[in-house]
Amino acid sequence: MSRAADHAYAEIRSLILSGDAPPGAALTEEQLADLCGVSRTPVRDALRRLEVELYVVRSDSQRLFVADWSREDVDEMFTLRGMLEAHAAARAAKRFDVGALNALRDCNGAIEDAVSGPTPDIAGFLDANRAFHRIIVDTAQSPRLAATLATLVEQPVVRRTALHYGRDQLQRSAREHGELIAAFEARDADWAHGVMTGHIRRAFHAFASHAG
Amino acid sequence: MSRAADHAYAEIRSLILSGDAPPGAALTEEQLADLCGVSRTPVRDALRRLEVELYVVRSDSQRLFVADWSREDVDEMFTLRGMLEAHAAARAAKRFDVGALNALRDCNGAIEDAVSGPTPDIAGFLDANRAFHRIIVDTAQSPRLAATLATLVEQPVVRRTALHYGRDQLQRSAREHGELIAAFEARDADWAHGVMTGHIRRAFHAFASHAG
DNA sequence: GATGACGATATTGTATACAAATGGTCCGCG
DNA sequence: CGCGGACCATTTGTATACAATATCGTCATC
Repeated sequence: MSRAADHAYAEIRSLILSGDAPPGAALTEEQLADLCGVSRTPVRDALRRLEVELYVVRSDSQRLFVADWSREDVDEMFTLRGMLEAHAAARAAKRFDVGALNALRDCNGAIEDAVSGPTPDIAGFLDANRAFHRIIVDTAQSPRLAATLATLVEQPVVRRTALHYGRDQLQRSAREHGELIAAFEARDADWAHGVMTGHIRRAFHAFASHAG
Repeated sequence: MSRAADHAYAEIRSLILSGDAPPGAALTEEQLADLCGVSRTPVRDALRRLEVELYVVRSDSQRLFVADWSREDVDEMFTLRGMLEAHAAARAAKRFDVGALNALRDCNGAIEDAVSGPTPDIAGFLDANRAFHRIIVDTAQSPRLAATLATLVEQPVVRRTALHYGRDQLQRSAREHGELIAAFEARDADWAHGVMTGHIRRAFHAFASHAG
């Protein structure tokens, strides 16, 4: 699964993320194959990956649709993500070294820069935020945990959450990141666990209050 | 993905579970296609599913091997499974109705039958045990949680764990199931959470002491 | 004798053609 | 006018052929 399948994967994924294929939209293999300029075979592979990551869902009989998240589903997602990411933070707290901590500080610097200007740079925030959380998960040194979290952190949801953030929410997020760093510096697993739990739960309520 | 792909999936899966394809063994699509009497296409689909469920792993460049679990990996697996399944038990405790509770009691009856004879019926134990845990996860009514747990509960590990159980371990397991039922009857989420956590952790140590 | 390059071989990736199954529509019947 | 069944279109499933790529063995050279 290399060139063609990867290309198809990226293409379809961005189709979904950009909203050109809205939630609930039907996806047919042939149409996507035409769009990507490859045959159905690599498209099928790409769709299977996207299905695992829950970007798309299979209907009653094998027809594919862009995933749509119910309120309950998003709730579950944040709950599970909160549990697992807090666990990751606790594990990571006992494993951080100087280099990783500096990388984390750099990330949060980038986040603060992105949210401090008069017009927040959402794309920059999202990039730096993703990098920040990734460092923590990597530092937790648990491939299984990383793989599980990857299927839980739906980027479309993260994106929609951030898009609805106001400046105060964005800055609050940056402050929580700062507190996480403090917990890591102190190598305090419980502290890191608690802060991360709150961080995710607050994000959930920010999302829920705007998505109704 | 119906007949052929499902057949290939079942065939390859049982090949792995039976041990005919031992951990680390290389799997080639063509050889499996011959074995199953289908073409490579459905075999590829089946392998992708098995890969998601971590029965097989892809090497550096796309070659497939029967999964082998390091001690750390099994440790992580049980840890995550413990967290999530305890969460599922807590959720389920607030949702159990009479019918589901009776189904659970039936399952545990079957488990007790399987372990009470002079020679324990391991296959029967495994079947009933799987059904028991499935009822709980279903009752938790969280599709996302169910999907996540499914990738975490490696049946080969559960199987190897049970195979190493002595009669006392099997009966202990049945007793813990009984206590879970009591917690569900009381609709006590915390109780269920605690019992389930202990149940999984004990299973982990039983596994580790025999495999370590 | 060790090491590196080259080529034969095995394995996966892709495209296409065809089969099966699903869904929708239209016509006939009650 | 409502309902049911059969037909047709669309979509997914499967097989096969071919292309690209990686692995491994061999041979030459240092």
